[in-house]
Amino acid sequence: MKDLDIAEVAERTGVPASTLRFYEDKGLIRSIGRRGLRRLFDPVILDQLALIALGRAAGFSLEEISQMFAEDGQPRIQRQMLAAKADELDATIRRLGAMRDGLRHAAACPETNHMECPKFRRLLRAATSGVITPPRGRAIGKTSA
Amino acid sequence: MKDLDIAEVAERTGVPASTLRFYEDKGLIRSIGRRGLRRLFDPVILDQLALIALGRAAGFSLEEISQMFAEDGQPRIQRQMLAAKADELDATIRRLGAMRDGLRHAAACPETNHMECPKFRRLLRAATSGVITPPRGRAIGKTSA
DNA sequence: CTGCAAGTTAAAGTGAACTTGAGGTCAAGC
DNA sequence: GCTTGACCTCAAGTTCACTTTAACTTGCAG
Repeated sequence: MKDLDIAEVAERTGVPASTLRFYEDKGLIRSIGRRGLRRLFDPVILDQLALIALGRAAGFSLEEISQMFAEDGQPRIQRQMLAAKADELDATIRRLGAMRDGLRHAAACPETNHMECPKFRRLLRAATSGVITPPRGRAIGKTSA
Repeated sequence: MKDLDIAEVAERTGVPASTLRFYEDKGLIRSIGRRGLRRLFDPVILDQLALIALGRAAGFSLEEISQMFAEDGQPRIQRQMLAAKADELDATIRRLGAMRDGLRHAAACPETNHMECPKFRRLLRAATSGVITPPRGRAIGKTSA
């Protein structure tokens, strides 16, 4: 496949050109050359950006993502860290599941004051166990196609 | 139960006093009075803060949380929106599950370049379907202790 | 009464992840 | 060969969720 112009990458991935430049600056991605001033990208960038989007959607910071998917061959520290990330995700998934159940129930429950509904309180307790300080920042989960 | 001083709320919930003031400013919580200058909180605040922490951990913004629960204290709004949030969470959970499987596999797979591993690519495809623009902000998932 | 730790406010600062803007370059089409 | 517009760089701005700081007030212990 032919090399891609930044606009083409942007169009195909939905990632704005400004973000692509920002990512390159941060070392998350690399352009493989220039035509004049203009960046050229290897088509592989499309997969890489999908991976980055996925990582972001999973709640990882750009810093973490760049450590997880460093293409400049960090050998083995990676596997251990990948497994740790997976465990972390597992915990997150469980809490999210509890939250979902709580919301689902709150949507269905006739009780006006959910705090007085024993089922809701039970779900809440289950969901909150282990939740102390959710890291600050913006929300995840709005992957609006 | 007796009304709570800000330090007591902070201690019992792990939420710093500065954050409690910030939340009150934003209208997420309310102090029920003052002793001199000092805020007094109803013990109900403990449950409310658990709910807020949960919402944050689930990836909702403070804005969203304040819409879901806590206009006048108790969680009660459109059941339809709660159900929608639950569906949203469900989608997030599925993607996170795929991500976790991908990481798990990457940690175990002997392939040096994961992009060339068919299994990884398959997991990636599954995980990325529907992922376009994760909302910006910091990472979730680090609910340490 | 005095001292002071623990509260108070308003405003500024932080960090992550981008976006926007000003001013510049250059390959291509006319 | 000149205009155009998509691209470039670099700096500054924005949003979210807080935290920090500076200056001030109070309840209570001694």
